[in-house]
Amino acid sequence: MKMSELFTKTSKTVPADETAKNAQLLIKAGFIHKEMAGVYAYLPLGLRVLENIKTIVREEMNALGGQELIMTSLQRRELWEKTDRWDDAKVDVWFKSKFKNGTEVGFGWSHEEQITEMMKNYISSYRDLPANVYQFQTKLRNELRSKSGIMRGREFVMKDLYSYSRSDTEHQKFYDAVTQAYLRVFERVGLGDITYVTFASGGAFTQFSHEFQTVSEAGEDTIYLDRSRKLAINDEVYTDEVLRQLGLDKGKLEKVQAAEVGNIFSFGTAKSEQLGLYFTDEDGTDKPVVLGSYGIGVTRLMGVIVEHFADDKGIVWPEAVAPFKVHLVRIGDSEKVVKQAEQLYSVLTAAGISILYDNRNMRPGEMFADADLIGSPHRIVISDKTAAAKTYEYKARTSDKATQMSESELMGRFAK
RNA sequence: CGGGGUGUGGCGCAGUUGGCUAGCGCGUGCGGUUUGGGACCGCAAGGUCGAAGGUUCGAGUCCUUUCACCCCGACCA
Repeated sequence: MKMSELFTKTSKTVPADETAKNAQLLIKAGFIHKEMAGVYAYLPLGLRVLENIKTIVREEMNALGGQELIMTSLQRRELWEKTDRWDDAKVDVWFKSKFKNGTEVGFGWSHEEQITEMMKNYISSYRDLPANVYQFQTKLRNELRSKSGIMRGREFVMKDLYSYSRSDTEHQKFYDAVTQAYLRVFERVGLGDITYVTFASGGAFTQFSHEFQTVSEAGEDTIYLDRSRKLAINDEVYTDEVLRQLGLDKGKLEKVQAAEVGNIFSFGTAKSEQLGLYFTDEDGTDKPVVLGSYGIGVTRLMGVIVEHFADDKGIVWPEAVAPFKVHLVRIGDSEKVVKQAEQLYSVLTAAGISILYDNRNMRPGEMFADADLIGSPHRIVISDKTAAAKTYEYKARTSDKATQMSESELMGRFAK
């Protein structure tokens, strides 16, 4: 994409009321637009990052046998009453409204009930199981207070996966597979080293659920981590009894702030029984389906990535999620320079390497500052110097040093 | 929801004890000089001061109500 065609602009200042680093940088660089407290729009650059993250998550979910669908945002009241979660006293994040005829509806803050109810139409025999479905949905939650930029909004994108299994054994196998898939997701987006499987409250259904916590000062959770075992335990279940149970040595645990980027739950059969989701097993008896639910906060993940990698010059995107792989800066507009830049632009584009081409002919300092702020991993500069020498100036976003290289050397940087 | 704070051109801010045509920087447009880390000069456009009501000869400044936003806390199956 050519920067002259990008409608967003970078800014030197940030809105004074935005204190979260992730939102400040993303707004400054033109990735997001704040609509209201905790509600952000994703602009072209931001959307590209979001889609990159979604692609990674989607690949991993599909590899698990997940089937993608998309549920509705408007939800029926009666469904939530069946599981006693319609009452504001029980669930305090509801947004609710009414049809013209007075029928009360809720805006989806979660979709377990809805999906499970729907699956009753398709699950009746053991032959229909297992079934695993997932979606990317915009969740709406009436948080008392939103904060931390896009890490805790009232409207956010979540990937939620639901598993329907015949037995605890079958469920557990899938649950473990999801755990591995999640770890791959976090590895692929660049947070593998600092993301820990964390024991957390299992709610009403099991003793523990598992969270995926990324170490981050901007996170809201306190966890105790055992680096050697790559495990952690959430403050909410941190007791001597639990430590003993998990075989964790209190002395080796490190207390840190972390952001919950994923959470997986086993529901057993309780919810199926509430909602009436049964299947007929091989022996002819009816049994409740075993349920699991698995979430990844996609937009939050984007915020955590920004928080973690950013430096004093701006955002630093890991290659896998960067809006563009290459940021091409063209200094000057002599015929030779323009020609060299345009040519590289088409070569890279043809090679399927996403590139943001700064063809605005502004002062170099300004273009460099924008390149740093936007944070693409690779920067290439073309100027009279390079045009004369038939070389390219290359610099990684994470490095201070630029080097001159030939076209073949340069292309080697982007070899698949 | 409790406590604290803030609303003035697109963004960041200033605006004395109420007083003249509401300023400044950034950004934007035009002209010119510039061109390897956010250049400079000149000209110009752009706000009725969150909203409603009130006090006053006179309100961005005072009063009432209200809306929004931010921070801390509580909350977050």
